[in-house]
Amino acid sequence: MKVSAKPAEDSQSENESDVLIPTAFRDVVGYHLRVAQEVSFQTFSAMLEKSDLKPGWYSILTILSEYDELTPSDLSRVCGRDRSTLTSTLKGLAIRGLIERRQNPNDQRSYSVSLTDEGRRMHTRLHAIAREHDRRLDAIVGKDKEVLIAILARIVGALGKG
Amino acid sequence: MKVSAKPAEDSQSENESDVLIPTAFRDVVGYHLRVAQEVSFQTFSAMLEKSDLKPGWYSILTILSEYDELTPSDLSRVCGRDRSTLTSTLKGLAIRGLIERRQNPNDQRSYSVSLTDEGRRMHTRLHAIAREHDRRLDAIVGKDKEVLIAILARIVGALGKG
DNA sequence: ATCAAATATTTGGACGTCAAACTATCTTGC
DNA sequence: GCAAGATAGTTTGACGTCCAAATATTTGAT
Repeated sequence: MKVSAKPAEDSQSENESDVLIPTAFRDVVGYHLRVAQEVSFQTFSAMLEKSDLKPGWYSILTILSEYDELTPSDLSRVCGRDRSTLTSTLKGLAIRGLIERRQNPNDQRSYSVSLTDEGRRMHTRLHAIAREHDRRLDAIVGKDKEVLIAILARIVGALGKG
Repeated sequence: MKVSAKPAEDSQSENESDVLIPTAFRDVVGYHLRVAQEVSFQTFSAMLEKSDLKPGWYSILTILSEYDELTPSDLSRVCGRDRSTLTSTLKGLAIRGLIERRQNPNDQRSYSVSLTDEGRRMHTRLHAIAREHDRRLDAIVGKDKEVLIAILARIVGALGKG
């Protein structure tokens, strides 16, 4: 403990003393955005802890359950990640039999991925947990939800295409 | 291109066609949180691109400029990262002469880090860029800034100590 | 018909994150 | 005193992310 510049720690310093925010960050949107995102993601991860599910699978499986059949490149566009990022995740999903790769007959460079039945089951399980997490966030955010999402979308829209 | 379930792409599909959100994520706070945070961070990174500065340095240098002298463990508490995360960053900062390590005379295991003059200069440069980014975010968020920060802080508070 | 340009995917390197294992050192209890 | 447990810091391994470079394949142009 004993952070030099910090005032003497009063009783039960363990309780929430860790939430001290550097004053330079107190009014910085980017900082709060990051911290909130991290805690949200880590909470979700923790909820998946005991299962054999990985947080990174969820978005892929969900998108696949909506689109039915996508190439890795399209998948990367939809989920907003670099193509190279997906390679290892797709490999893992394929190994576990959750997705199927199918060669594109018109283009030997390309293939498409789609959920297997097992993949659909897995997605259902993940989705249940994700919804639980959503409900938790919704409860915290409360009536401000629409405002929050609108602001976040505005940030993405304004910065997104850099 | 050609995302199967997507309507035919009209002219200049590059422009912003990528902003299609999977319907399953449309009302999910965690999703928007993540996307917004990512785009914010990447914008900041891009602003640092041409300099010899790393985004990861900024928070460390800033905290150090406030606290003057901290052990790695304290630093990890203040910035909310695992201790092991800091090891390599501190090494890099030390190599570049931006921080100084000083042995704790009372405990051979421990040392403290503090900014060198060069580190202070570097922090000033980084801070200027960070403030530019902040202003950009503030402009986007507008009058909702306080609400936004309040909501984000609420999320951190509620989920944080999980 | 061939060769250059565009496209699809993978690979490799850099960074950031955590958790768990490990070393060294300090503190405590007996 | 000394062994046991706590604490400081590092290392390692798994994951996730990006970008740039390499590979394969197709398309287009001459």
